[in-house]
Amino acid sequence: MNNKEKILLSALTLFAKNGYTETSIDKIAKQAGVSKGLTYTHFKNKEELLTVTIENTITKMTSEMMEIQELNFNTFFNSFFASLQSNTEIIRLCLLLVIHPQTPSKVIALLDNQKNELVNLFSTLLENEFRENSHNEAEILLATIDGITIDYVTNPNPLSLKTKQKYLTNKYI
Amino acid sequence: MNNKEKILLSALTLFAKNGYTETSIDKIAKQAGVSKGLTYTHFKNKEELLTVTIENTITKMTSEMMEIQELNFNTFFNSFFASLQSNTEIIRLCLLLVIHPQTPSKVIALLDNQKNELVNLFSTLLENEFRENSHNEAEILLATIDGITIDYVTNPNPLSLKTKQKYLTNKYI
Amino acid sequence: MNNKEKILLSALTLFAKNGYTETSIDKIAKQAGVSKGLTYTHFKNKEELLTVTIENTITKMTSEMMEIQELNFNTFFNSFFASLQSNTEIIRLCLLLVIHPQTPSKVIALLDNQKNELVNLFSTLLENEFRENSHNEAEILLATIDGITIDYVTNPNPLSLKTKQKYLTNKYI
Amino acid sequence: MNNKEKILLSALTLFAKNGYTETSIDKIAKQAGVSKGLTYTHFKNKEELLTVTIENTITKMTSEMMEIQELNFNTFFNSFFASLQSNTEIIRLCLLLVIHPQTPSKVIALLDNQKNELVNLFSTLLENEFRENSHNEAEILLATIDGITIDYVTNPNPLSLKTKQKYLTNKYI
DNA sequence: AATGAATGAGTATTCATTCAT
DNA sequence: AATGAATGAATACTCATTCAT
Repeated sequence: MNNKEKILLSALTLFAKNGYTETSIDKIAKQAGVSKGLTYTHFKNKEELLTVTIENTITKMTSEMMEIQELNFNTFFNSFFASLQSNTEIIRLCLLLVIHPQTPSKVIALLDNQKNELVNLFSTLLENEFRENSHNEAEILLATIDGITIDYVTNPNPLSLKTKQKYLTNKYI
Repeated sequence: MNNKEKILLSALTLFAKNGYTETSIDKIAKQAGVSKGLTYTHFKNKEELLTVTIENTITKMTSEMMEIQELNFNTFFNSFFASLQSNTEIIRLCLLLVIHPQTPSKVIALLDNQKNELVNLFSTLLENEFRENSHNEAEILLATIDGITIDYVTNPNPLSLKTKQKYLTNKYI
Repeated sequence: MNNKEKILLSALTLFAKNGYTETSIDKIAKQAGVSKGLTYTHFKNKEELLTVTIENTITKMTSEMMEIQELNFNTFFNSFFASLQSNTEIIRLCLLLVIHPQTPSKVIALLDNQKNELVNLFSTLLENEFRENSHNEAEILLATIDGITIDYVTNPNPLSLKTKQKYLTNKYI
Repeated sequence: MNNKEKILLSALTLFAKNGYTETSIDKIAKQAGVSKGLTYTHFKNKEELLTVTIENTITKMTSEMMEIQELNFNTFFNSFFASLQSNTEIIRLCLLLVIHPQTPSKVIALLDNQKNELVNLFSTLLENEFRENSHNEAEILLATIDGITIDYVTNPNPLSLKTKQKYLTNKYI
C-alpha cells in the first residue's frame, strides 16, 4: 500500500469514526504515518480528500453488489444487510453526509446517484407486481431500508436486524 | 422574549441551518443580539446549550402531538407530515444528532427516548391487528417514516411527500 | 498605551522594518506582548491591520504638516526633509506599498489621496510663476522629491540630503 | 529556448507581476512547463534565481542603451521612456527590490551599480554647463527620473509621460 | 538533466472559554 | 445580568527545499 492509499484509508477510517468536520488533516496524516504536507501533494484540499474517499467507497460497494449473480430481493437483502454489519461506520458516514447541510455538492451528487440507482433497481424488481405503482413502492422500500439503516448504525443490534431482514424478505418475495 | 430565550432561538436556528460544529458561540450571540459572554452566564458551555435547545424542541414537539384529541394513524400522520414540512431544518438537525458519532450522550438519550415513545405508540395502535408481532411492525413503520424523513429533508418535494402519506394511510388504516 | 495601540505600534514598526508580507501576525503579537488571537479581536484580518496602520500614519503626518503656520516652499521643505530623516523606515514602507502590485486598494487609495493633496499644494504655490503650467511643474517637483526619497531611504546620507534640500530651496524660492 | 531559459523567463514574468515573496517556485516551474525539482538543478535556491533574473535583465537593458550611437540627453530620454512603457512591470520590480529592506545584498549591488553608471553618465553630459556642480545636478536629474518612474508604474498614463519627457528634454538640451 | 514524492516549519485565521469590570 | 477584552490551542493550507529514482 503506497502513501496515497494510506492517506485515503486513514481518512475513511477517521471520517467514519469521528465525522468530517471533527477530523483534522493533521490526525489523518499522523495515523497514516506521513507528513501533513503530503496530503496536499495528493489532494487539493480537505474537500477533495473527502470526495475521493467517498468516490472510492461507493465504487467498491457498487462493484460488490454487481458481483451478485442473480439479482433478486433475496440476494440483494443478503448482500445489503451483510454490508451494513461489516461497514457500519462507513455507512453511517454516508448517511451523515447526505443529511448534513454543508456537504460539498460533488459528494452529494455521488450519494444521490447511488440512491437513484437503487430506486431504479427496486422499481424493476417490483414492476410485475405493482405495474404503474412500482416507482412509488420502490421509494417506500428504499425509505424502509434507510430507516433500518439509521436504527442499526445508531444502535447496532444484529438480532433485531435479522428480524427485520426476514420481515422484508417475506413481504417482497 | 428575554435574553436567554433569544439565545436559545438563535442557537436552534443556526444549529439547524449549518450544523452544530459549524456554528460558533459568537455567531449565535451576534444573531441573538447579545454578547458572547452572556451565553456562558446562562449555559455552562456549548454542549449544554445544545442539550437545552434539543430538550426544548422535543418537549414542544411532543406537547403538540399530545394535543391531538383522538390519537390514531390518520391524525398522527397528518400531524407528523405537517410538522415535517414546517420544521424541516430542525428535524434534519435531530437526525444529524442521532447519527453523529460524537453527539453528547445526554442529547442521544433525549432523542432515543422520543423514538421509544413513538414505537410504543405504534405498537399500541397495531396491537389488535398484529398481536405478538405488533412491536416488530411498529419498528418497521418507524423505519419507513425515518426513511421518508431523510428523503424529505435532503430533497424536499411536497408532492412526493403527499403520495407517501397516502400510501401509509391506506396501508395502516 | 492600551493593547490595541500596542498592536498598531508593533505592526507599524515591523511592517516598516521587514515589509508587509514578511511580517507575520505572530511576530506582531509577540512584540506587542499580547496573544495572537487578540489581534483578531481588534482587527478583522491582516489587511485591515495594515490599512488602519497606514491610515493612522498618514493622518499623523498630515496633521503635523498642517501645524506649519506659513506654508511656503521653505517651511515645507524644512518639514518634509526633517520627517524623511526621522521617519525613514515608515516612509520606505509607504513607498513599497505604493509600488507593490498587490497592495490592497484601500491602502492605495489612502496613499494616492495624500499624493494628490501634495500636487495640489505645489500647484497653488507655483501658480504665480508658472500660470497654466503650474500643474505640470508641480508634478515634476513631486517626482523629484519622490526620487530624493527613494535615494535617501535606500542609502541614507544626511549630508547629501542637505545638499539636495538647498538645491530645491534655491530653485523654487 | 532551453529549460533553464524557460525558468528564468517565467521567474521574471511572475516576480514582476506579483512580487518576489508572493511568487512560489512551484508557480514558476508550472508556468515554465517543468518540474519544481528542475529549478534546483539550475539554481541553488530562490534567492539565486532572483539574482540571476535581475542580472540578466540589467545586462540586457544596459546593452540596449549601449547600442545608442550618439549618447546625449535627447537619445537617452527617447530610449528610457520607451523602455519604461514597454517594460513597465519589470521596472516596477527593480524599484521594489531597491526599496525593499530584505532584498539580498547581491541584488542590491547590481541595482546600485546600474544607478551609479547613470549618475556618472549624466554627470559627464552636464559637465560643460555645470562644472563642479555637475554631480549634484546629475543626482537631481536621476531623482526626477526615478520619481517619474514611480508615477508611471503605479499609474501608467502615456500622455502625462510624454509631457514630462518634453519638459525634461527642453530643460536639459 | 529531470521528475515529483516527501518533509517540516510557517501562515492567517477561528473559536470555546475565562474573567475583570 | 451583561459586556467584550484576552487567551491558547487548534485548523486548513503553503512553500522552500531535499532526495530517491
